[in-house]
Amino acid sequence: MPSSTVENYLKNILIVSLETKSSVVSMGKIAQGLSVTPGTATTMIKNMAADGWISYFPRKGVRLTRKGRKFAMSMLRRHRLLETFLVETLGLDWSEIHVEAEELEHAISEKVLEKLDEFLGRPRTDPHGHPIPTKGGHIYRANSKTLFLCKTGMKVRIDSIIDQESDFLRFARSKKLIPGNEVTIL
Amino acid sequence: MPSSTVENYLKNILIVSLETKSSVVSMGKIAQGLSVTPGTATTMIKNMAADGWISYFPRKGVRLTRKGRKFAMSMLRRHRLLETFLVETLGLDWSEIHVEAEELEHAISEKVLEKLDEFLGRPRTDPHGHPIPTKGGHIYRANSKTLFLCKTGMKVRIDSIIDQESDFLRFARSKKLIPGNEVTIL
DNA sequence: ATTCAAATTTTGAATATTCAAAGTATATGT
DNA sequence: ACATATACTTTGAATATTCAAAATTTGAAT
Repeated sequence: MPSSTVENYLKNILIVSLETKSSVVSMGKIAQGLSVTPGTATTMIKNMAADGWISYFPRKGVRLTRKGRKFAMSMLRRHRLLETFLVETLGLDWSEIHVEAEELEHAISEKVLEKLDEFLGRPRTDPHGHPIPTKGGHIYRANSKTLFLCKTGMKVRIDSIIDQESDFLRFARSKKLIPGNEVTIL
Repeated sequence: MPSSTVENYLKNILIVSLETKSSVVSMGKIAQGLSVTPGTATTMIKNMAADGWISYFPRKGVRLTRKGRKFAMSMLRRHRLLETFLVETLGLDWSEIHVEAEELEHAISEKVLEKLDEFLGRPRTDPHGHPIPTKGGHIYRANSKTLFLCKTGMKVRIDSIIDQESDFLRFARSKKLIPGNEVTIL
């Protein structure tokens, strides 16, 4: 089993790789995503490559192996199910769940996670609108555009919100920018 | 904030000290309770004393300071509320919740814990019958006897079960030895 | 008093993770 | 082609936690 540091690296590599739609993730992005110095990321990545979680291409970046991708998916599943639980069941604020789930995702076992999934009624997406990977590691790929690609005057439906920063999420909600809602670009 | 290793030491010291009704806990008991070698416990205890969690009396043992006791109580509260949640809400088996709660108790924040407490209806005791410390760090002291002090023929009510070992708990439940039930000593 | 066993402490070493700072490679603009 | 900025890697050192094995202290029994 990986340490929770390794779990964090795996999850972040997967997320960046989904966001950029590129299987190779640069060292810079990894260091930035985990808030460590570049040297730290390099050291860590080498250990992870030695343990078979990723393939490491010096000065190019990193790609998840099958084993690494499977585990990273399970981390994402944990994270998103926990976020759903924190909002739906405990009534925490949308803007504060990310940080809480980041901690809990390392501590929850497969057994408890399954019970939680059942209790929540096997939700498809989390409160941000992101798809929750299945137990088997599959993920529903939304074919949505980024806001950057939308033109003024277009009428669009919000699929999901990528930025997890509390202040931004609070702002977004106050403006009714919530997954599912329709808006017009100004 | 203490590391989760320190959290474990604190919780164990408190539990032993409640069980033995003695505020000083020996190094041997600590090493045993945490499954580390005696040398490891000594090293760790010295660091903890330097950080003000405990008072350390060489070759005598250790006593929680006010600060240490307060934190240890909060750990016990986390543990017991989580056990309650795992049984009541998720329907996990009585015998498997201890291990799960041991992990989750380090990851759950005060904020989430409060919401959980509210969601559960502010329970007084956990599924084993042990009292759940209040937010303020108070604990309801049961004036119950250990089985060892009960005589043959006595009719008694089970208040709580101390042994947390899965196999034993499964056995106990199969014989209807559950907190609240009345039994006669044979 | 002396010896012995049990409990405790010390010592030296290993692991995983991190950083700062210095060095090296790559890509870009002129 | 060359200088420079950016990205990446290496190095050396620090932290927290752990162990095994050796040394010491204590208390009990003779």
